[in-house]
Amino acid sequence: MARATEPTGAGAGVGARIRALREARGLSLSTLAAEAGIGKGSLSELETGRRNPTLETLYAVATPLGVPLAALLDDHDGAVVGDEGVVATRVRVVREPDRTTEVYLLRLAPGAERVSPAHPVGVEEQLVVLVGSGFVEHGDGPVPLAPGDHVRFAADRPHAYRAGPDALEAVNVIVTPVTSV
Amino acid sequence: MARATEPTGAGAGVGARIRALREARGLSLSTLAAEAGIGKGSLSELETGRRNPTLETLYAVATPLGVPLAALLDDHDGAVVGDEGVVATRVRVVREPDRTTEVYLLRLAPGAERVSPAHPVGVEEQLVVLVGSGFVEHGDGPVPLAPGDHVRFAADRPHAYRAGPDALEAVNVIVTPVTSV
DNA sequence: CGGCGGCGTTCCGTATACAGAACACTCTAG
DNA sequence: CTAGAGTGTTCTGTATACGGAACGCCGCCG
Repeated sequence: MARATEPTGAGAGVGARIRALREARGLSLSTLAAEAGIGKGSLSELETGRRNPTLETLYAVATPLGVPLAALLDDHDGAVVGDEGVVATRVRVVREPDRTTEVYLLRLAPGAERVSPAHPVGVEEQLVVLVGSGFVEHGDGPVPLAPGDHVRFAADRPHAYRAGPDALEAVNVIVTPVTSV
Repeated sequence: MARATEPTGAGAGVGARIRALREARGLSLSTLAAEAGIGKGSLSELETGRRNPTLETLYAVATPLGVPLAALLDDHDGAVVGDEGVVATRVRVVREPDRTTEVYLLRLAPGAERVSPAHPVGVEEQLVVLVGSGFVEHGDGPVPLAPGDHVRFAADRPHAYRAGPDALEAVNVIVTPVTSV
């Protein structure tokens, strides 16, 4: 367990995010602490990453900031996937009787590749490229990707995303019929 | 502050979610605790809502479950924007020298409408519909929207999204050249 | 029947997150 | 220059989250 006096890995990121949000709103540490109903000392140490906050504390802080708690975590690991240099954050899942829709934020380091085995029949993927360049492969040879591009394809075959010389970032929407898990 | 022996409001939901995920994977409490590297007593009390877990503990549990921490949090509001029945959560912002790319998760209540004034010239929007139906208007008359649909248009004219009889949920990607804000 | 290995819960002592007080520092006013 | 009100930090005692050790309960096997 990390010592209280040195920044906790996870806590550090959260703390920085809170401080950024607070300052963006022009709030002082004392006022935010008061609005959140927590001690200002607690908030100070929380922001500087010297605390490992409680769920209750996190909610207390997120509320007056007007953001969902998830925004503070901004996970980015969520650790859904982690081949070398690949981070996929699941941003949203919608379960309906006849299908499940998932939204991922996909980030590939320069040259990194994310290979997916074939999904069940009927699964469809869409990709909107945010930053960088690369290729997507889904059977008919590699398709080049540039910022702003949109690709849609059936994912019931093996497919892969590959980043170019720059990091590639994209939104990935996956629609799975029926339902699993 | 809540007593340790009675379920915490927030903690209760998280605990239930963890238990559900664990059982869905057929894991025993002891094994999950071991994989997470936490005491099984801690996990037990966490799942039954009798603990107010620490960020570190939450991460420890989320990781072997293979879900992002945000998935444990039921949160899902975010409310960055809110005309009547409209919620837009900004999920990601990428600032580059020559453009800014923003990703929103858009949710419109049944019949609700989100009207945007014209953005600066060169701004482009894309929409991927996750759930529900509706219309997008961007000059050339209303375009119908169905789950899985993708629309791209120049946003330098006034435009609007309107939900049909069901709630409409979509990913909205906005690319703004130069840089603003 | 007793023993054994699994389960989840409750109990314990220790480490630590908490609220609040005391503190150092920077401004502005008088 | 001093007083005051603001900032964010560090300190202190108490409540509690933590890991780990009982504990009770079940199903299996000898």
